[in-house]
Amino acid sequence: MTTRQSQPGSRSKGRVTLSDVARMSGVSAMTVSRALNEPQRVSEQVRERVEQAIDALGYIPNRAARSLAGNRSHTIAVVIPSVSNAVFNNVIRGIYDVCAPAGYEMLMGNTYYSVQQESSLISKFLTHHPDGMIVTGLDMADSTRRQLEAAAIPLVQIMEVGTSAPLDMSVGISHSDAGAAMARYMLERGYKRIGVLGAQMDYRSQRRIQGFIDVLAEAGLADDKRVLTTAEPSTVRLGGQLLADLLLANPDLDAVFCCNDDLAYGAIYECQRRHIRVPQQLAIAGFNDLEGSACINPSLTSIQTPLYDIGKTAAQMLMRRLAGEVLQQSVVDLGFRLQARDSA
Amino acid sequence: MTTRQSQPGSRSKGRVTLSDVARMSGVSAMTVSRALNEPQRVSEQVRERVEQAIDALGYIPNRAARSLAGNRSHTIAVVIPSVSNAVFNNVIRGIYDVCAPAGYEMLMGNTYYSVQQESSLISKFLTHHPDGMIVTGLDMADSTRRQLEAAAIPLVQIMEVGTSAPLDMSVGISHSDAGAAMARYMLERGYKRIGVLGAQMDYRSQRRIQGFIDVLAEAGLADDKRVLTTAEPSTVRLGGQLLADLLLANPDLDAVFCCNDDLAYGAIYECQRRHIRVPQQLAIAGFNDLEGSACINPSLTSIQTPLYDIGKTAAQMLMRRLAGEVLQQSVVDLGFRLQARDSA
DNA sequence: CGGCACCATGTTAGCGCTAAAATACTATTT
DNA sequence: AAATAGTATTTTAGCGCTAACATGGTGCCG
Repeated sequence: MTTRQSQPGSRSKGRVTLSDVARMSGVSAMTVSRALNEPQRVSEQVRERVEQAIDALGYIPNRAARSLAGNRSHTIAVVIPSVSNAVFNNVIRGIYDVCAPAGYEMLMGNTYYSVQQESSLISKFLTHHPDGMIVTGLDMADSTRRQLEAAAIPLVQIMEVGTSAPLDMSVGISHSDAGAAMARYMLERGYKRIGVLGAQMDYRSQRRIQGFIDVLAEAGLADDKRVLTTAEPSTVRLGGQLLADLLLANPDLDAVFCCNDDLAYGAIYECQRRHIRVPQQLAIAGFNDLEGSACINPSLTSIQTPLYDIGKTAAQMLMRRLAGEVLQQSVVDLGFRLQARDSA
Repeated sequence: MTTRQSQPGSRSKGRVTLSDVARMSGVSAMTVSRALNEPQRVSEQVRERVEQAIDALGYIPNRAARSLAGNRSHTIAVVIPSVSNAVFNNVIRGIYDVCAPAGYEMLMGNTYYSVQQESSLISKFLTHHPDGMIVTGLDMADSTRRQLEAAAIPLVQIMEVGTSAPLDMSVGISHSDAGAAMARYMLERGYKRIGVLGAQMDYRSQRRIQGFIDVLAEAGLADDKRVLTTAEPSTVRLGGQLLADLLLANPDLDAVFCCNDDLAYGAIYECQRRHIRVPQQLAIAGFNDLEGSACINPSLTSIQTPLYDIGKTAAQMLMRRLAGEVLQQSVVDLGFRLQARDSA
């Protein structure tokens, strides 16, 4: 049980540095640096000797030193509500697929749907001096807004567009339009007594539901008693519970819009337990179209959002800006698709 | 559309630094540094003046400079297969809840269940010179093993224990014991023709299945034809498909063990579509006991693993080692619990 | 064959911070 | 009042790397 450490928090010594590699390969430190970062700018033979020395010494570059000297961190900070939300996995993959090949690292953090957590996370991230940043949503604390403005780095706000102007750039969809589309679909199908379930009521869920309700209101079918929301995190269990509560107050419902698919799964399970036939007795729809939504019985009608493309586009915009380009379109709406299935 | 950048990749100037704060508050840079990192070591009045100056100037510390000067990154690297796997969310929360209060940042990355990806990810992470590292699983490439040994930082290998000695420390459960426990449970319940479904066959899934099969073999009930595995990623859809394939070759099955809950969901859905009653005609069990497993119909029998505690314990061991402590117990088995429900 | 362009490489200086040593200042003791 | 111990603060020196400039060598033109 050795201590496996060489004096943390003291002046190092003993660690292999660029100069060690330089000495071993008989060139200057600067040349080794170039061999690593711009290999095309050094001769073939030097590159080989440097590579051999790196292997022989087990050299590991020090990013802190690189960032400090280069005044550039090669890092993109990504702020999302929660990695445990399957929705963001695809977004993250999209970002990753652009950032990694471009030599950028991703610094990722969760706000857990809290504005305070978002603020402190962004403050923390700014100490890394990221070269760019991707943040979920258009709403944020004023102090955070000011910090981001002061940081003066390219910023993309993702997931939604349209509610207000972004601080810098934005990519997403209109959640109120998506909610409205689902409402119109349900009206077309002839549903009259339509309920709404919401949890984890972040701004985007609120807008989905608002868009949905506005359309119902136009048709004269809105009813506050049929809307049940909670700030609790969305879970499958909660979906069942909320549906039970909603049916207690409104036994005559013929359709329910759930503001995300997890709630919808719970609602479907609850119907199964109560022997309520979906969609014949009660139609159910979700939002996000997760992987399992096509498999559940009955398969779930949902709104498919271009998650991967949101991430990819956001990262691409960042990369272009980091390359010095000036973008004419700073707001990109990628649209959505209503995926009609058996449940509604 | 301003460029929002002050010459990236050139010598900075213009950014607010410690010395700016020092000048404004009339003390030396070192005192400001202490006011930030060891506030109890500076006088009350100095601390206040420094805080005012920081606010006034909008000073943001530079972590790269801190890491370089302090020879310590205040960062823990965490290597997991996939954030999109719900299993790891709880582990991550456990790690976070220990690291954040202790002032450590988490650097998180996915291997996507590939040894090569793991190798390159760990190499990349080592350039950050993390103060400690948490890696999933006991198996890794030899080159990676050597790199980690050379890095000489505290390391915890999580999720499984028992198959081999850890490089440094480990926390987890025995997956073969858990598989065996499930097999014994099924035998007790009188099932005779038991099938096995596996996907995303990482080492831990393999061990679960091996443990399961070994017990069946002891009872003389093992049959290779009843085991169906694939390297494809686990999805709900895949669970249904695999069950369909398995039933085609073995129409007489009376129980199926799925190596994770997602597959089990898909299997249950498939049974619903085929009007196979679970568990009367076919019993189904999963592994991990995800949130939805208690809600699905019928509720899913599964193995509950102490995910949060694995993360928490791993991080605590790391913190203690970083504080210079020598741990006598470097391998911790946190055990599991068979959660019996309606599906088996 | 001198002059110029172009490339590969080297030199110098410094990024923003903190460890360690040095110094000033304040009790407390003798 | 001098010696001692302790605390608060400053000074010095670099952490490992790269931007910017300097240099030396090569080929190519008129």
